[in-house]
Amino acid sequence: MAKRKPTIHEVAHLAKVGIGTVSRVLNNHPSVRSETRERVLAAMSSLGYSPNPHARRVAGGRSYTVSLILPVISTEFYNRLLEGIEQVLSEERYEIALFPIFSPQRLRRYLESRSLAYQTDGLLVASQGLAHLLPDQKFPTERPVVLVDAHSTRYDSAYVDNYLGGRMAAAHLAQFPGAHFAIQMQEELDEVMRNTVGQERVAGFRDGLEQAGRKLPKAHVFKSRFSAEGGRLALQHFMRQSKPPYNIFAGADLLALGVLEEAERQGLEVGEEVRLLGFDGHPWTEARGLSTLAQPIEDMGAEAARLLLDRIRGYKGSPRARRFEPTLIIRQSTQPC
Amino acid sequence: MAKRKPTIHEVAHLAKVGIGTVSRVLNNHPSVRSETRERVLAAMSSLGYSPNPHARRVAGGRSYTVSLILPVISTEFYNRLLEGIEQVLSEERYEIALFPIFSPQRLRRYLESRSLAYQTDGLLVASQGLAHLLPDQKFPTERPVVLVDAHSTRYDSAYVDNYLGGRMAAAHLAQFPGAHFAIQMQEELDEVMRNTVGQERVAGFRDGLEQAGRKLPKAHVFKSRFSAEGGRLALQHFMRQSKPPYNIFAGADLLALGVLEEAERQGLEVGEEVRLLGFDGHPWTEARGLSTLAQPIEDMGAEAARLLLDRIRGYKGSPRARRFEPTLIIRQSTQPC
DNA sequence: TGGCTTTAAGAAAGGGCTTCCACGCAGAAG
DNA sequence: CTTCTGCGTGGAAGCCCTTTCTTAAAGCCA
Repeated sequence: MAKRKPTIHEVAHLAKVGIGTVSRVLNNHPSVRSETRERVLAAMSSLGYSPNPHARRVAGGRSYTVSLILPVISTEFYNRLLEGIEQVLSEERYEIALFPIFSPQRLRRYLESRSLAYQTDGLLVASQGLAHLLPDQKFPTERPVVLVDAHSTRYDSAYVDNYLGGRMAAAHLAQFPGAHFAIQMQEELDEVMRNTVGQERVAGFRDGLEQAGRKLPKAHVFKSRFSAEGGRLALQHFMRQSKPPYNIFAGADLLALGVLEEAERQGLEVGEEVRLLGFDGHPWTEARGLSTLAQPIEDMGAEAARLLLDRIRGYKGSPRARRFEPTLIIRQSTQPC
Repeated sequence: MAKRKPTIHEVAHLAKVGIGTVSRVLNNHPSVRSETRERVLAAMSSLGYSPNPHARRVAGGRSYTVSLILPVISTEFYNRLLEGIEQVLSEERYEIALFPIFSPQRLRRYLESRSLAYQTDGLLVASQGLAHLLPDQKFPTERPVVLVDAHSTRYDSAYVDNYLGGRMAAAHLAQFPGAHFAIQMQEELDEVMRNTVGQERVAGFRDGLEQAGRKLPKAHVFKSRFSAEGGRLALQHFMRQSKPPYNIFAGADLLALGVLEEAERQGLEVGEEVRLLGFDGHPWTEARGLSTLAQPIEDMGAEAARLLLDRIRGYKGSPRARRFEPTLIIRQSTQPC
């Protein structure tokens, strides 16, 4: 049998205070003497007490939970994003309820009904153009909504400037001799969602190259789903078209990984015959010597969480947009030592 | 301002009954006259009432929610699994809280703490060998646990016989002339999780072929991550080794899709030069004319949900295992018309 | 028709928390 | 020394339900 969890009354009794005081400690209410607070905290930890979230929700009207709607692709990206979001929210004792988008139908169900997604205090939406699927481009809720890794004029948002990233890639790769190539990621779900991240990065890359007097012919752009194997096929494709050296902007670290694998198979020297630039700045790129455009993913997530908390606490101003810029990290894949 | 949601009192008032009766209607309690029940239901829908789940949890001690822990790979599979689970649970007015495993660290956090995952009435775990990560191979909860798409002696489980699937693949493909090949899926996370699905399917295939007097040399097995592009690389690999016809067991529909794509690129005729068998039976395989071993994914999910509900309602018997078998679906990719 | 059981439904008592009101007591002001 | 402020605190009321207790009404049998 599960031993019953201790309640606020037992804590109050042990600490020799009233339940009101225990509640005030739980909610960081200022008017508790620090001596009393200590005693209450001690009682809590000695009993192994943790408040019943359901009861808090019923009593307080707040749920201390926010919903996060996110696609299930590109998992490392979302893992890091979640990390950033969670850090801010857990400091404030908020929980996260996840709503992964497995399919457009499932998404609709999340959004149409009075589903759990709306039983929370606010909504974080990590998906480009998701609002396009909704009537009036508005989420059917009165609760605050914040977009992360996406941009909109209606809601607060935190996003990375992908076009700029593409231009930065161009500025770096334009200096090298040889032709330029790009891999553009494109998932089927992306079309439904009007996700243009891949396009934006490549567009920035193309414009940047042109400004530097270089070219990116259409045939030098390989479209691929989001997988390492896609990167391998891309390099094969490029090798059929022209000779080394290749200057490749991979559009995502995972795609770049595939290029690295295939270059090794083909006996091409990375950094010389294949110059390769990823996008994301995932931790493992360091060990692989992969140059990359690092996205401040955690920062972006944290900022989105802060924007949402603001709103939950009553902030009413007009939508705020927080733009983040990637950082170029140069390693052996574009600069052999 | 959000208009306050109607409560049980308002429903009771409108239907001219007591709140107890409204509650009984909500909980399908038998002792309500059907005439009264109708009146209450009418009042509910005219007010747009829906019960506050948090209040139900506090009052009833139950949460009417189950946690589902699942990996974030192979999304179509999990989408269908979720479909099956949800169908059973929603009939019983249970909600699902999702806990996608983005990384082993995150998983640990789910499992160690008194996280939300354990604030629910039960745990559905859709992942092979996940228990291996836990001390004593036991989930740290007193609540019931059911494994789905996995097997264990400690907990109830519902799973598909992957080895048998491999043998069925062999029985079908062994009849054709030419060499045999297999694609074995293998994700990095799988190792941590000791996920052996890919291995089991290929092992069954190998044993089945041998029984039919055919062979599957080691070199004819291509290991790939789980992506369509992996299937394309696999076919390239096989083409380097031998001439048509190829009899390929793809291990998963998504891998088979890549084989189809590459066969088309290479001008190989599917059904003649490339005979191809997938695994999963996803709906889109029909349009592609792909032969496949259909898994009863939804059924398996539904059964797992039922096992869990049983336990939640107090069933105490020893662990029950529900084994499901795949079904062979023959289409043009192995039998051109 | 009387005395019994059965059934339906209202009332009330929780469930664990937040919040508000009121009270005691300290120090400041008169 | 009294009155006033204000902080710190205890406890009651309330959040929206479920569940138990109880009573009223209806059905049954002799």
